[in-house]
Order: sequence, then structure tokens, then C-alpha cells
Amino acid sequence: MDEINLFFEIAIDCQNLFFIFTISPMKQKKRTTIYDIAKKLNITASSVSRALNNSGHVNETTKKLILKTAAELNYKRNTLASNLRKGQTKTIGVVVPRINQNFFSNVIAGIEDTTYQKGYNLIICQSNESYTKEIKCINTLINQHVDCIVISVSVESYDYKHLQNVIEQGIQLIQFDRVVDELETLKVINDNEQASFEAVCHLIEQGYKKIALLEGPQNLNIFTQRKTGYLNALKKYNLPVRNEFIIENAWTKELGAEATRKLLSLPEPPDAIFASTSDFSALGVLEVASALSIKVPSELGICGYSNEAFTEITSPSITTIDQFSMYMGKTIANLYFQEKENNDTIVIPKIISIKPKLIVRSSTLKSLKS
Amino acid sequence: MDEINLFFEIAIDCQNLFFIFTISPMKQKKRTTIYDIAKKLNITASSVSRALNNSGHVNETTKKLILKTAAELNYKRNTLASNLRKGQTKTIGVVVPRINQNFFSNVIAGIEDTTYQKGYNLIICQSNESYTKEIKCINTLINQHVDCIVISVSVESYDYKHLQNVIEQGIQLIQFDRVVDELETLKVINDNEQASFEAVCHLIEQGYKKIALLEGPQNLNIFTQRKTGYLNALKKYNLPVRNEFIIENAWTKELGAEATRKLLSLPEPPDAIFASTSDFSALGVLEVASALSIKVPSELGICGYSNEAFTEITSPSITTIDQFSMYMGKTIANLYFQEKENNDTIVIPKIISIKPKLIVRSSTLKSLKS
DNA sequence: TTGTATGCGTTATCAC
DNA sequence: GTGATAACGCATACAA
Repeated sequence: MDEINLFFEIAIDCQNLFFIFTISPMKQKKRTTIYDIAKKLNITASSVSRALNNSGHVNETTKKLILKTAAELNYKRNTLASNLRKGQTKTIGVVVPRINQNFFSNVIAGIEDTTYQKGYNLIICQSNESYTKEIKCINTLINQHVDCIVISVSVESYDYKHLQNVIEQGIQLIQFDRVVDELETLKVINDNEQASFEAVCHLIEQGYKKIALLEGPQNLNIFTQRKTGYLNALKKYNLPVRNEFIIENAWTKELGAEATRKLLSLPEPPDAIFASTSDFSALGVLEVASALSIKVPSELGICGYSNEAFTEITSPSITTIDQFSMYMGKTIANLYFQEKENNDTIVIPKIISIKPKLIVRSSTLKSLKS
Repeated sequence: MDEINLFFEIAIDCQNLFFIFTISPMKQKKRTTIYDIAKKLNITASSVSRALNNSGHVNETTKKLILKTAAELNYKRNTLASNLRKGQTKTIGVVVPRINQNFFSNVIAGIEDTTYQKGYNLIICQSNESYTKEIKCINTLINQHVDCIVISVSVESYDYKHLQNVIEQGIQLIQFDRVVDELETLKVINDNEQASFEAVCHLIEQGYKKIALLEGPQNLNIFTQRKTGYLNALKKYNLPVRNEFIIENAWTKELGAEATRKLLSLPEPPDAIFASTSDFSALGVLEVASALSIKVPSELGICGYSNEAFTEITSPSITTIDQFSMYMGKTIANLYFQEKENNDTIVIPKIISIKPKLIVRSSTLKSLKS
């Protein structure tokens, strides 16, 4: 009965790695199927299937017997076959630029949390901000016959035939955060424009008058929206728009730092910088300011975007915008199930816009210092 | 041909949420199969299959014709059926305590990166540190017939029948980071003991003499290993082990802070704290020290674990240990493929231990200050 | 209540 | 080179 598991170890220490080699026998098993159970009990597979699924009628005693022997034989349902038969996979595909970015991993965690409760699985893909990889991800998900695809498009994506394709294949498509406006799909987004507007108003109300904007790639609508919010706020307070204060493509820490150096060396430098792209670029701003001994917030106000954990612990702490990422994930999942259940009724929510929240911290509290 | 897509929007603004309701028609599509292609070309499905898979012989011209019409009909292979037939899913299941913890999301990103290149998919589950959920995750992955399960066990898990089950079902099991030693599986781990040892030696060499340890749940071997490393270092330098300096279960920021308050109120408080559990608890230490105006590193040395991004930007920056999490993920994936290819040969690597790296930063550089 | 028959879409093994 | 056929494991409509 018991397999003898001989093994023998060789240790090799080589720089950073430490291997232990082991000789071990390979094993291959045949899984038990409903037929195996049926054969053992001298009944047919259909009865076993019914018993295991609680569907149709089946004698209570035989049912108990079936469940018992199923446990004994360590039966595990082959979801593949089941799904093929039923034409649904109870699987949701998720495509994000990067799994290990806080915002996205939080959204995924949120999705997983609610979908799990409904017995759904998640297939995760990362586009790595690449258009071609995004297409491949979408295609594998279609091939996998997922019931729904959730996506936040990559920065590179300029064409959306692959997303159109998803819809054509009858797969529910839900976009979030970075959405393609033209595409008629379910969407869960942040009200970027409003959040951005409020952030800049806050800066102005704190007494900052020359506010610079670090903007992200404008082909992503979230960044154009944030820019609009910025412009609207300036307009509201009758402040001039200075083109030299608007820096394109400053959406990493390094680019944020670079932009800051450029801004601060202007004849008339800004007195506040709104890093509308991310907290990382805000961090770049802060580091440059520190290096140049420019006092934050008294000489320079800084506002980021996303409420990354670290914004709370920098000195000074960074004012930023919380996107409720985890909640966003749950919302996406709920939207899917809601849509699924209501697909015979008529009224369904199509776009859910979550209003982000401005988190005011030290880096913009100029008024307290004066 | 074109469907008419009537829709009508109602907007409701309610506190944080902004809904737009839309009336839209539901759509259901029948996907094209190889039979559809075959029928259209007056050939059989088997030829189509051969053409699409480049397997067996098929006339070059008909092959081209097949590929062309497949594209025209927007054919997508049904991976479910294919997998069922072939008995392999090219899918890897990953179970981690939390997706949105930096270490884990990095490992996953690493896994995804390499598996993707081989055409594999990832099904992600989070155990939320719960034993029962972990079991459920494992079961769904088994049901899904994944080819491999990668897991870092939850803190709650006290029994490992479910993992044993994975092996019995003939599924490759790879443990990483938090591994169950008793289980004979592939493992990718960090050399926690060594890293911890080096960290504490570094503290001692910097002149700290009374070093406290914040330890994690000792049922997880990673934490016992880190404790052992700590003890070994003390031993090496003939420093006494003081029980009041060893605080159990201080593995969050809050618990780290609490432990620190306790430690610093001792009649003879420590002059350094090694937060062996995580950088978060180290952050708790730092915050309490700041609040109490205790100078870091001159009066108190602090060392964390994991090299979270924020450790670089606290003031002072925090000395910590890098676990090469992304690399770890790639290693896991490579290990799987290696094992898969070599399953007929005999010698295979069984445990890969990655040596973490001590990252020395300001929070422990006492010697520079004196 | 149970058994029979069929199909989900694909691939592999035969013949031809 | 191509076609017929069976099988992967399960679920269900229908008959008994």
C-alpha cells in the first residue's frame, strides 16, 4: 500500500542560491470519476451525478451511500467536464497592467473576496502596460470561456478590437478605472475630475497661487479627467493657466523628481505641485524638495493621488486622494452578479462612479504654518 | 446585421456613489466551433483540428483555407474541451494569505511573468489567513484540475491533510515562504535563519548590546527560524538572552507599537529592536520612538524585515531584509517547468533556498553617529 | 426513484 | 492527406 519514498539529498551552495537535490520517484494517479462510484455501488453514473448535485430525485439511503463512497474514494468533481457540459465556467478573468501595484492588487483582493463567496474563480493576467500582451491575455481568457472579463486597460492600448471581441463572444465585459469611454460596457470608475478639482481647490484655499500639475499619459482618460479638474479649479478661482507649469508624462517617482527639478528652476517657480498621476511621483517631488532644502508645506505644497500607505509616514505626510480600491473591487464583483441576475429585466446600472476622497495631510497645510 | 443598441440613462447621485442606469438589450451568442468551420468548407472537423493545431498531415492549401475561415468566423478554441480531452489544463493555482500584501503580490507577479511565456494561466485564491478558506481554495483548485498548486500557508493552518490531498490527486505541489517542513514537496524558501542572524550580528557590530526581538506566530516556521537566527547571533557574541526582550506575536504595525511601548518602559530598556516579523511592525517601533522623542539610531536601533518600499523613505530610513520576492516567483515557476520536463529523469532540485539580503540603512547606523 | 441516451467541443487513433 | 469514430467526465431530458 504505502509507497516507499526513497530520497537522497545533495547540497550545493552557490552564491545567493542554495539547492538541495533530491532523488524521488514520480507518481501518476488516475482520478476517480462518477463512473467509478457508480460501478462500485452497482448503479448508474446519472444517479451518482444527481446525488452529488442535489438535483432531481434520488433515494435518501442510496444518496447517503453515494456520498460516503465518494468520500472514501476521494472523489473530486472534474469542473472542466462539468463546465463544458453546462456551458459556464464560474470563472472571471481579470486583466490589469501590474498585479503588484497597490491599487490593482487591492481591487483584485476586493473582487476575489466577493466572487469567492459565490463560488467563482479568478484568472489573473497582467498586461505589463503592453498592448500586445493585453491582447494575448484577452484571447486566452476568451479561450478559457470565462463568464466575465474585468479589465483596466494598459497605457499602450490604442485600439480596442480585442475588447469588442469579448463582447461579441457573449462574455460580460467590465471596465474599471482606466476605461475606454467609447466602449459600451459596464464600468466602475472614480470621479477623477471631481477629486482633482477638489484637491486643487484645497491647495488654492490654503493660499497656494502658483500650482503646477504633473500629468500622466493623456491617452488614458483618467489623466485627462484629472487635468480637467485641475483646470476647472484654476478657472473657478480666476487663476491663470501657465503652460510651463504643466508637465507631461510625470507618472513615476523618477519622472516626478525630474519634473520637480525643472519646475523649481523656473524664473518664477510654482508654490505647489499637484502630482495628479500617483503618490509615487508626489514622493519624487518631496524628495527633490528635501534635497533642495525647500520647506514643505510652507514654501511648497504637495498633493499626490491614490493614498498609498507610505503617504502617511513621509515627513511631512502627503495630502492625497483615496480611491477606495478594495471597495472598488467589491463593487465590480457585485455589479457582475447583479447584471447576471437581472439579465431578463430591463433596468441595470451601467456605470458606477465612486467618488474618491481627499485626504488632507501636512504637505498642503500652509495656512497652519502662517 | 447590426443590432440596434437602444439605451437610456438615469442618473442618481447618492452620497459617495454615482449610478447611471441604462436600459440595454441582453445578448447571447453561440460561439463558432470547429464543426462550423468544417461544415462551411465541406470537410470534417478532424481536418480542421489538425490544421489549427499543426498536428498530423493536412494539405497546405486547405490548411490556409481553414485558417482563413477560422479568422473570418472569429473562431476561438474552447480550451475547456481541449483540456478535458488532453487531460491537462496548463493552469497553475496560487494560494496566498493575502493578494494585496506586497510580498505576495510580487511573488505572484513573478510567477505570472514566467508562466505566461509558457502559455500557462494562473488561478489566484486568497486564504485570508483562514484555515477553512484555505481548504476550500485547495479544493476548488483540485476540481479545476490545475496542473500545479503553489501555496504559502495561512497562519491558522494546523493540519495539512488538504495539502496531502493535492499530492494524492497527482497535482504538483510547490510550497513557498511559509512552508510545512514535514510535507515532502517542492519548496522555495528564504534562508530566514541566516538573514536574521546577519541582521542581529549587524546590530551588535554597530554597538547595540541590548537587542529586543519582535517575533511572529511561532507555528509558522519562518518565524521560528528568524528567532533561531536571533538567538544564534546573541550566542556568537556571548550576549545574554533576556526573556523580557522577546515579544510574542508582534507582527502588525499596531502590535509592534504596543510591544515597543512595553519594551521602552522596562527598568532596563533595549537599545535596539529587531522587528523580525515585518517592516510594518518596525514602522510601529519607529513611530513610538518618534512620539517618545527617542533618537533613532543613536538611542535605539531598528531593523525590519521584507524591504517594503516605504522603509526607504521613513526618517530615518529603516534597515531591513530584502527577500527578492519577484525573483522568488520566477524561481517557483521555473522550478515547476523544470520538474515537469525532468519527470522521467531522476535528479531534481527539491528545495531552493534564496538567501535574503540585509539592506543597511540609517536606522541602525549607530557607529556613524558616535 | 432510477436508468438510458445524448451532447458539450476537442483531439487521438484508426482506417482509407 | 483525409474522414470516421471514440473518448475525456459530466449533466440532463426522457423513458421506464
